[in-house]
Amino acid sequence: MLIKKIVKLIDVARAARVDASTVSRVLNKQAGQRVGPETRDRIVKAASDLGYAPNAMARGLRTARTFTLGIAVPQLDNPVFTQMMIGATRAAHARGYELLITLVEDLTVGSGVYDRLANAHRVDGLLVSTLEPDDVLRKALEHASVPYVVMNRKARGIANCVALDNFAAAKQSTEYLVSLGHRRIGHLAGLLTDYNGTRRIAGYRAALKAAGIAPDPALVAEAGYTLEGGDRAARALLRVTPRPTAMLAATVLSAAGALRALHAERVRVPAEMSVMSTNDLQIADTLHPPLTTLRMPLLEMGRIAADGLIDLLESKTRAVTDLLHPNGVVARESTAAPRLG
Amino acid sequence: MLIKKIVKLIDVARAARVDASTVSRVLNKQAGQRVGPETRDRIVKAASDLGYAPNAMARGLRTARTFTLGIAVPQLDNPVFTQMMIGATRAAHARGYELLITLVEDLTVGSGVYDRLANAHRVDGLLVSTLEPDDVLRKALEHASVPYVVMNRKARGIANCVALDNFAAAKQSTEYLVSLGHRRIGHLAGLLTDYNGTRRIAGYRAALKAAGIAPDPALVAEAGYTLEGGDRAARALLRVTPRPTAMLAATVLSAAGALRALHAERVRVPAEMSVMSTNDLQIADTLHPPLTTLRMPLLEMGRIAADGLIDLLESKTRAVTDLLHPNGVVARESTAAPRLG
DNA sequence: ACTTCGTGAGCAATCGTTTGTCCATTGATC
DNA sequence: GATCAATGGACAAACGATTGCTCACGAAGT
Repeated sequence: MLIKKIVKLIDVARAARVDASTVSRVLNKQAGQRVGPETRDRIVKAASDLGYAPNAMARGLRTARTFTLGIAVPQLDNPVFTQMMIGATRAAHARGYELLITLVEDLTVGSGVYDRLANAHRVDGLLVSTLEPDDVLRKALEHASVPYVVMNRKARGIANCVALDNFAAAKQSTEYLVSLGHRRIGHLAGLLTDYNGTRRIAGYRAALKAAGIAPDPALVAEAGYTLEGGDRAARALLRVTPRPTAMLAATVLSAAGALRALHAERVRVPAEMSVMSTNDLQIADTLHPPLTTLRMPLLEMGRIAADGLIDLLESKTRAVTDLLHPNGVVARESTAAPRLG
Repeated sequence: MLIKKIVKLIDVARAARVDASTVSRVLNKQAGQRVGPETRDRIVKAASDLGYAPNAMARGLRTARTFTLGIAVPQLDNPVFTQMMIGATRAAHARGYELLITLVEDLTVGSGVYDRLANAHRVDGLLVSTLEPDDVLRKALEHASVPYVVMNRKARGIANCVALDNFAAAKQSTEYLVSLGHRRIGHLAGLLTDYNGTRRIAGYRAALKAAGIAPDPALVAEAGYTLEGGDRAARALLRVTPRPTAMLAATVLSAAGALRALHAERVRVPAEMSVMSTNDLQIADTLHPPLTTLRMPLLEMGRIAADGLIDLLESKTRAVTDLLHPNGVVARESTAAPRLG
């Protein structure tokens, strides 16, 4: 394996016959440049000829800035998180930052996970989207030595949060089902008590009320965000009488579980049961029938969180807080008008 | 946002009333320690009392080791890559390394992508799994200033590669279909010319020959690794006469595309057509019918690549090269014996 | 003609660790 | 009792870049 010789600032300085400090000033294009144009050209040329790349460690030590963001996610095999990561990665790279990834798989670890990056001066800031309850997260982050932005929820006691408007999401989804003619609409809720779950339930109820439909508590079943949870919750809803004619899932994976249960129970979709869910992920196209979804700005959330964090770091803003709106229903084949009578 | 005061080595040294160098030696548990036990205890206690964490930048500058690995992947919304990433992340964290992620989405950029991390002394090594052709990749990496390991293929001219044994994978899958009684087996190939694609085709042919079946070139259709590709290729195979009774896909996504095409063409699965694919990803359970797959050690590949790279960095080995074997067929409901007659 | 000012560029300190070298103390050896 | 070795720990020099300060020089003002 051929190892290339690393070019240092001093090498460039020698080649341009100037002091290293001058090279530094030129390459960093500082405000008060105070460097002659011909000297500048000589330096720029030397740097590019030699292929100079500044040593991030040395620079980081001196400036206490790493141009690296930490991103903590609980799962990598869940497209919801990877979409956010894609958005965050693109935004970070576009602004010259790198992304250090940390999997927070074990919630019992709690704190320490964030410190490892932050207190070691490895990252300038943290992007956090994990599964801990608000208070645990707050406690874990209160010892962080860097700014952070929490993604995918509004956490109490945490200033910088970028979340999806799941109230609007559930409301618009429910409205869509109502517009197709459905009156008994089941909800495969995520978690009954967390931020996103409660917002969704509220949105679902609001849409029902607006349509003059009395919400039936029996039609809300907790499914979590897994295939098995969706399967179980869908079976529970099938046993409710009168049986609902449509189901609204919190996420694609639980909707897939519901579809599996419906196939197993020989309930035809969409003839006998319409199914739709939040989050327009690729998997929606692979399901049978292809799943109607509400498109949510997941990439955008990652992008905004990363951009906001960088703004925070560069003192371009004091706080990052955003609630992102749904991008409309993507009608596929899993929804239809309910069968008459 | 409360910002915690950062504790430095010198703070620990003062608290323990010793020199910073002594603290450093104690905390790094060097071979020739030469530090008295009571001094050692005092230092260890002071460090933990103060919550000392070494500054990664300073350490990196001094030692020219960052304890960070770069990982380059082309997509984050493809479970094949995220599985590898999960394995790599776990292995790296277990050995005290961090992972810096880079999305290589634009292949035309070519080189420069790797240099950004390596030449800037940001990473000690690179884990690479991108979509460039071998020669482009080799060219891009030949200027890398750090060791690297290529994942998911054997690239010509690159010493350190960890790949899956796709010859064995296709062979075992085909054997499984043959064992169910199939004689006309279509292959939704990935790419006809790349490493994995050619290995698969060879394995498929080998299994057919071993079963005394003459390979029919018309039964091999290039599908790539996408939903649409699988859809198109499956439709092509349906037009072949005599029609195959089974299809073997290179990956789950193209198999999903095939299932979609088969539903659209009202071909019953598995009654009229068996479908199976390589890579046992969660999506297999969401398809209808649930997809029979061959389990491949994707996590393991990430783990082995990361562990191998770290071994390389720590001079525990001279080369990393591995070919990982399939972990058996996961029979679900998309395969069955062919219809008689 | 002499001071003053501005400009361009070099000098040197610094960021927090690590690590080679050196010094002091102690105990052991003859 | 003097020499010597071994031990424990401090000193100081790096690592490569950034940045406040100084300085030399020439032009401009009195």
